[in-house]
Amino acid sequence: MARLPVYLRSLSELHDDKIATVSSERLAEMAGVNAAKVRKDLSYLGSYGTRGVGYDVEYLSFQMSRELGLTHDWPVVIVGAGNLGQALANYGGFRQRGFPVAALVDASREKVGGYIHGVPVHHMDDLPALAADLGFAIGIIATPASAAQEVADALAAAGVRSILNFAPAVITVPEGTSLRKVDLALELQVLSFYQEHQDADEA
Amino acid sequence: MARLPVYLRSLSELHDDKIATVSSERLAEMAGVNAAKVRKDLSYLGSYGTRGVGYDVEYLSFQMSRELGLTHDWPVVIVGAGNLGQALANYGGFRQRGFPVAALVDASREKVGGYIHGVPVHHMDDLPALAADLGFAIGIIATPASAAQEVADALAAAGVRSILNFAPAVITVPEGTSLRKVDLALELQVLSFYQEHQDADEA
DNA sequence: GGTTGTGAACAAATTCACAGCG
DNA sequence: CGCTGTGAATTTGTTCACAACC
Repeated sequence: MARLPVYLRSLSELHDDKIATVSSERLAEMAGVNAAKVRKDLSYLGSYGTRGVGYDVEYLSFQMSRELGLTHDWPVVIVGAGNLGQALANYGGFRQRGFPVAALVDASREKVGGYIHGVPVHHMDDLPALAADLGFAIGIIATPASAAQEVADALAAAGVRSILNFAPAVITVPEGTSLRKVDLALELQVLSFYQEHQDADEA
Repeated sequence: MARLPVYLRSLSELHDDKIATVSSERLAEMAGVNAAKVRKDLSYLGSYGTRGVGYDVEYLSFQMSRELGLTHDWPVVIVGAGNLGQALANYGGFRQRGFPVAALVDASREKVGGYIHGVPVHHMDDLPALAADLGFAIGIIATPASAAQEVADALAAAGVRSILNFAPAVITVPEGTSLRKVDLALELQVLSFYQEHQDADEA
């Protein structure tokens, strides 16, 4: 159900515009999908719509936030205080959407001790203590590919059950741990594939 | 075929390890997928394997790079010189994998003129001229959500046919333009959903 | 014997289309 | 009459299993 957050974002826009109810058709348009898909997806949450009318924006938002577990903040830890890690620590979108960056962690002693964009930098070895202390449930891997698996193991060992991996490497996690990945360069490679095929079609 | 880049990365690792041939089984393990899927995917490129032996790492890499359009660099332009845009400009992974950042572009005159991490910062209005000059085919949107559609339109107007959108907004592009999106906070929201459901299962 | 390439079986996701309800 | 909720139909994607080949 990776589309729920997109619906939620659309609902939030509607709410800002003081719109009280919305049809599946309108919501589909905003989310860039098919109306039937919206109804199927929402029906999975329960029967929150009213036939002939649509969905109550506020009520649906609430139910959806509850289902997504967004009724409270989820502090996150970022492992890797390099370029990407620092950038992510400074990215306002995380805090704004309920994922404050509680700590940065790095394997290099040189980077440890200070603050980056207001976020304290700790050593990898302190991960278990930090997890207990700050109670983060989500870890973000922003290290080079070579360190990714090791970091994933350390996060899992520290009790972190959700991992978002930015390193360009395939990693495995224990049963019961959720894993998602974002490979920035991979996205560009997919685009270059389409470019190449556009060009071929034109020739 | 969003899996091809993953295979390519695995092939590159094998090449570094001086391994000349690889079976679909081994490649599947490295890429974290099923062996039959690897064979299906690769057969789409052509019959490059040898029965009883496997695939020639170097030859397959070459064919795959060609198919993906990675035989030459694709310069990219990043629109939005805020936190995220600057971070992406500084992210080594792009250049390293053949996507040099040719320019940063912003709507604010204050940011225009200098260099950020060695990348020149230009004004939005210069986009068409820059496109003609630097020949970028890929644009990265790293603006706030409110500006995303406008930027997409400007990129399309400047002849950019591939867009990677980091703004948390649904945007539309003209027919013939490729669009991919990365929503960082959305990934965390999906993870929080799984967290919530893990917890529920344990209770 | 080992491994590919692929048709056939299966599973998942999407879309259609309409009954049922407000 | 309009719009939801959902079974049925369709499409898409995955996996199996094995003949063909080295």
